[in-house]
Amino acid sequence: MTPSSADDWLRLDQQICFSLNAASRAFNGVYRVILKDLGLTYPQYLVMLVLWEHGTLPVKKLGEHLRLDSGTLSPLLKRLEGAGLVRRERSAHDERSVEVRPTEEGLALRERAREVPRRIAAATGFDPARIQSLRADLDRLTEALDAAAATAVTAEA
Amino acid sequence: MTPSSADDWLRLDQQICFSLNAASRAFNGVYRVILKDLGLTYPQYLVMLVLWEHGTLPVKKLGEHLRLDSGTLSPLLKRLEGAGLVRRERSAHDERSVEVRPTEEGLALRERAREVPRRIAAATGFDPARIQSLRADLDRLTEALDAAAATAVTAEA
DNA sequence: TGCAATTCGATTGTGCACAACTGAATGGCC
DNA sequence: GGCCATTCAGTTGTGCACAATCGAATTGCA
Repeated sequence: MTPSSADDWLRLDQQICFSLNAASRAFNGVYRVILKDLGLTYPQYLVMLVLWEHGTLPVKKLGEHLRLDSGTLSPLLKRLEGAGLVRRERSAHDERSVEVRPTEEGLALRERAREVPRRIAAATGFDPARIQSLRADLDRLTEALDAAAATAVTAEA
Repeated sequence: MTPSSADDWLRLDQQICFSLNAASRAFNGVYRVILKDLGLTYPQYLVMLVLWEHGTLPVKKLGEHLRLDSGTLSPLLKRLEGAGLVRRERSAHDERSVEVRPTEEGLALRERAREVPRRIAAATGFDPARIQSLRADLDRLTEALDAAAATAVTAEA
């Protein structure tokens, strides 16, 4: 392999990982603008989406839905509680677990959030089929990357 | 529009934005493992890629390549300087500007980084054509989202 | 030439991601 | 019943993203 072909690889690599990173941050920027009215950040919005769909959940389950651990969720949930959108209460059955319950105010916010998806979809300029196709590719990518990270950890010896 | 169809929209929306977010973080996790040997984080690696390709650059140009501002780059570059990989020096022509120059050690790191792209590509399990197709979609998405964010700011009055 | 607007970087503050660790609670097992 | 590994949430520490602001340097223009 010549030096120049290795350089090509470096550039190609940069493009795929960088494109994903840039798209993620661009999405974040659009959400930041749209969610400002609701007083939510993008990760907070994701938490509320899960709670709106599933109702009260322990932190653990919430983290499984969102692929986030308690180190990220604990302070985030405290901020949502401070904003009056959720309550956190120790489970009666298992004192280790904390149930996250949307308040009336949190549930009411759902009405104001209904127009968000349409505005986001409009911002992408992609038709639904294209979005679904892209989403499927991304999910396959995530699955492959997670598997690779897991095997890399075990195979690193 | 019935409540259930609005709920469907909420779920659809969650899937596309969430898939992108998850893929970005999954990529980050794989890079974290692979770059650990080099002592770099993923954003630091991106900075070094740009420096390897373009040589010495002012912070401003670096930020344009990476879509990052000085608030992110300043502390990051200080850490790279602390690691001995770059030097930061005021431009002679324009005292406002700071030139970021890779050190000998920083340039030498390129050799050890050559195998990174291959390992990343292998981790995705995607063939090059598929990666390029996905990258093109993501770039179009980023462009549309940036444009939408820009118009949203001006149209928000 | 002198002043105003702009450019550039650094800094500050908020929030998220994640690794590592702590400590309480639980449940299995002898 | 008592011990021990496991399961949880929380905390700490590091690093990144970004908005807002500052101060110094530069540029444009009257």
